[in-house]
Amino acid sequence: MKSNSSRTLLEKAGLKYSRQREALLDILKEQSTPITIEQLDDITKQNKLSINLSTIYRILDAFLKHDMIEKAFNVPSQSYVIELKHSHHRHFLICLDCQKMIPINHCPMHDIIDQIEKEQDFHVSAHQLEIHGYCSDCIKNH
Amino acid sequence: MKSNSSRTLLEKAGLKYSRQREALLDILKEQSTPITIEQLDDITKQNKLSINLSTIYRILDAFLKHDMIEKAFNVPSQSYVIELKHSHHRHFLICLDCQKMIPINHCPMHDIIDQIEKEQDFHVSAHQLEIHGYCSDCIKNH
DNA sequence: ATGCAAATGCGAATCATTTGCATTTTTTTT
DNA sequence: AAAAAAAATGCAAATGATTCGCATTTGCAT
Repeated sequence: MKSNSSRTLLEKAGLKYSRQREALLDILKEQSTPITIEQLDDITKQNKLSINLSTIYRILDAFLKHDMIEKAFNVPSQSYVIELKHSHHRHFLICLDCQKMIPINHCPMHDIIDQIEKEQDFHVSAHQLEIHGYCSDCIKNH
Repeated sequence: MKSNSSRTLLEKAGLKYSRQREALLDILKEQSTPITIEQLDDITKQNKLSINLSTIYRILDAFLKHDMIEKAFNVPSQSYVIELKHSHHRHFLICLDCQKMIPINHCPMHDIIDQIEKEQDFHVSAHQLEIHGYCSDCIKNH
């Protein structure tokens, strides 16, 4: 069952259980694209879970430290846009008009990173890629 | 001479001249890597240019709108990290330890973007790429 | 030089995020 | 299973980056 596996996830990550942590984790699991804190807060309110905003921040910090989520990328005036860490990480095409996020099936960076590590004396541990433009729906409105 | 060409740059971009705009533009030209608002503010203070912080924000917004600078990428708790728009845009390797930014000579995204535009129905107008890891100096300290 | 539109400086407002502390919940000990 | 200890939460206030309103100043055309 759902709640049980969130408990397990917390345990595996070395975090203690709490109603609030479980609830946030459950919500994060349902998302197909990254989500802002504001959206997260809205969802908890809709679900009448009532989790204090500072608690949300604190829990997400804990999730970050324990590698359960990652900051997907940054949006102006909001530094938290997060998603559960997926086994294979993803990148998104982001529509400048409707803000829709379309995942790219396959991360194109591996070869590039191999090459960089060879050429430059630098050890790559992560990367962030965003591609901005206009989705098929929004191209029409121009 | 320097001040003259900043005037020209402003004109070309369709922006009026002002002492403050010229000064900021001159400072931006000197940078080899992107710079935060805070750094920019510090430099103006050191140079005794005294430009009000809100004015700096307003000028940078204007520069952004007129395509003279671009947000290089985002740093937690600071949404402005900017650089002059270069004819060829650049990406950086960013050291997680010392924060050093090492430019990548050549943007590896062109082919990838061509492919994405073909495969997905999406018109790409920009992209952002950051690569994080440890530079040669900092690898040693581990 | 004069007048006007646009830009700046200043202080106050706003908004996301963080912090201190009292209270509650979870875990440990007995 | 109750009591004690540890950790997490809620709340309200603090902080820090960014924005805004408005009075003043500046750049520029006449």
